[in-house]
Amino acid sequence: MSRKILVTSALPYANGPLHLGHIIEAVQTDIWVRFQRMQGHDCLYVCAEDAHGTPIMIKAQSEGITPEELIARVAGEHRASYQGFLIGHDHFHSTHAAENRYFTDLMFSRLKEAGHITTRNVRQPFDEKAGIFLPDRYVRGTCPRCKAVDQYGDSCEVCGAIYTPADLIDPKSTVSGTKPLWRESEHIFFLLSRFEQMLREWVRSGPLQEPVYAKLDEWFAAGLQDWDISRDAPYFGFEIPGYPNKYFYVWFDAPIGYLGCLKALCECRGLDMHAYLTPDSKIELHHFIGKDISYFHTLFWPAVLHGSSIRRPTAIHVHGFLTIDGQKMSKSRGTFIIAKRYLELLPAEPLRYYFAAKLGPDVDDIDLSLEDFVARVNSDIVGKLVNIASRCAGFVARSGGKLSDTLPEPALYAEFSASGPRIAALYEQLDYAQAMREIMLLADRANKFIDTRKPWTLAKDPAKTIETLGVATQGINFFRVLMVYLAPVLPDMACHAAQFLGAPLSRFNEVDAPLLGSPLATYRPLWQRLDPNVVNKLIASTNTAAETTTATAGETHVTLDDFSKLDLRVANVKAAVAVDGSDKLLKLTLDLGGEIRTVFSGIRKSYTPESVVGRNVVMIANLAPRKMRFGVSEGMVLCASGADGRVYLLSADDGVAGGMKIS
RNA sequence: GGAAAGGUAGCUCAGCUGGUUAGAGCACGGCACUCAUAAUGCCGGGGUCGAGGGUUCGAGUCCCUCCCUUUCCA
Repeated sequence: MSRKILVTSALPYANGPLHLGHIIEAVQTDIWVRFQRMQGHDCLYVCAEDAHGTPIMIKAQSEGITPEELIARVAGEHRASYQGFLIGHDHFHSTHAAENRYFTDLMFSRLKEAGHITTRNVRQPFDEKAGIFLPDRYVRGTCPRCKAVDQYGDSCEVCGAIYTPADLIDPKSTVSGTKPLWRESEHIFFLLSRFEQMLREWVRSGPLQEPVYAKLDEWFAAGLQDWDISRDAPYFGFEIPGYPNKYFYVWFDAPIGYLGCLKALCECRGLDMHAYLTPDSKIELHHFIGKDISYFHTLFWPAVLHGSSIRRPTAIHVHGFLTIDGQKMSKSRGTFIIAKRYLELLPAEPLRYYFAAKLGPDVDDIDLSLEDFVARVNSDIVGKLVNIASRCAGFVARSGGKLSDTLPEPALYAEFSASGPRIAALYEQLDYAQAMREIMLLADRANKFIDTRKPWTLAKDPAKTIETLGVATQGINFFRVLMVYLAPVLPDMACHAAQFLGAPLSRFNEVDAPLLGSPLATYRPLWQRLDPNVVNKLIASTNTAAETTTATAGETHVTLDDFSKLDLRVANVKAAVAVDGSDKLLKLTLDLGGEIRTVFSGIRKSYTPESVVGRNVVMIANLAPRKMRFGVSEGMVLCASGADGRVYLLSADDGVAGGMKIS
């Protein structure tokens, strides 16, 4: 039976570029949406810019532009990044839009009518120089507990203490640097505690993963507090009707942006919006979010919806954070990878596949290990999957270019197509990692089948041309089945594969019957291997890329101070040996004017051990030592790298000696 | 401070309600094959399952303590 589904992923905040953390969520959502469509369901996917709030106002100010200009520019960047990663939103809107104002006003007035709104005075830090009230994170000072300096106004990163800006010693506004004053003003509150029973009943319908549910339970136990949903002018957002100079807090109208976007989409396509929103709607509503914002989506959001007589979500799907090589994304560590930068270097689909191979139904963090990324994608997609088509296509072409009319082993084909429902179930429950594992297991079986049948031997016997074609046809059909199963993850590749096969790859049930008797297009390579040298640039280059986004103007510069952090030295290569167990590494013994260092360097493809001994090279002497499988590398030798994958050692003019400092 | 998740082969991860010699992929070693983007197939080495206690006939799997990593706290 066909389902109707509305899907969202979290709204990206419009004050900075998308990074791979945003992308993994979008990919998780997009795969699910494409999968649903391949099951024949009616599935809409909406998202929007989260455009309001103090950070946007301040950032716009610092750039000397209006908030509207800022969010328009950032929205353009976000759209481009999403498109680059093949995220197929049906509509991408903004919370700063008429449709969102409509819902925000509507829902607030309904909440108010129903008596779910109250007002109360609040004391808040106020920056007199800038003329604005300050969010907690815009006040910094010394932690009252551990005395660590320069901590945020809500918690201490050093000792973990939780407090308010009022507790800080020597507080300062990060906007003007002045000491904040304390001012009282009237705020508007949503009476969340009235919804506890409703929420308890709602979670019984199973909209949450177990750990998220447990967290919610914890919040119940602590007691639900009223939620402050207003901010004083000046504030970039929607003014609250009937409360001059009061604005809706950004977190009030942000989730409403899901509905605003739906409204815009429905108007554009002539769809019945109310069918999606009535309290008894049979249409499913699924939100995909990161675990950091589960609070807003599991407590406030269903409560606000219910209080406004709008349907509640069917499910909230929470994922963990993305780490890079086991570390959290951090600008200073160079692991903050921006979506745009990734796309400059690499195609989207390898990462989509890698994310799929690691995404499960739980809230665990997901690690992007660059080395594993290259190995996994190259061996799974090229070595196993593409190889099936690649090794069979030639036999078909040499036998007339048409598939045979029967399969030599129909029962084996039936096993492949019978895997569809199980793999579909895994997609449905968001266990993509398991789905990828099952698909690759099938790819292994397909390669084994070809190996067993040895079409290259059959092809030598003119009497067995039909048998040869049969084996190749069966191989091509295995490829087709696998490609259908992977189409939600690799839509572009599926598109090219469909051209090759001369048959669509758009529904899971297309593989119920094999493809027989039809012509194949000329085989063209469907995928390019990842080059580890390029992948490594993701990290090497992001330092500067990240800087540009924090800098106001967007120019890439480092200060002399930044540069002087590097201890660059001339080093004389005393000895070099190829590392056993690696095809890339040379183990170098370097002399820095008396000090001997061991460095593992990935230059073996371009240099033999003999050719580097005696050379003077450039090294970073204060690079953090890195433990490798073969020993500890105590620095790095600098090379230029060409597009051909070769690397070129740098050397100095005659007269230099090991240990000389380079500046 | 409170809470949650994780810590299993060199790397990335599976291991359901406790049960035979702890698995996969990649990497590594050997062999085979040559259709295929040096791809594929077969065989093999490699883990005291974070540490220490406990429950049990039996624990990676349950309980306690500790250590490490990550995250959340309106």
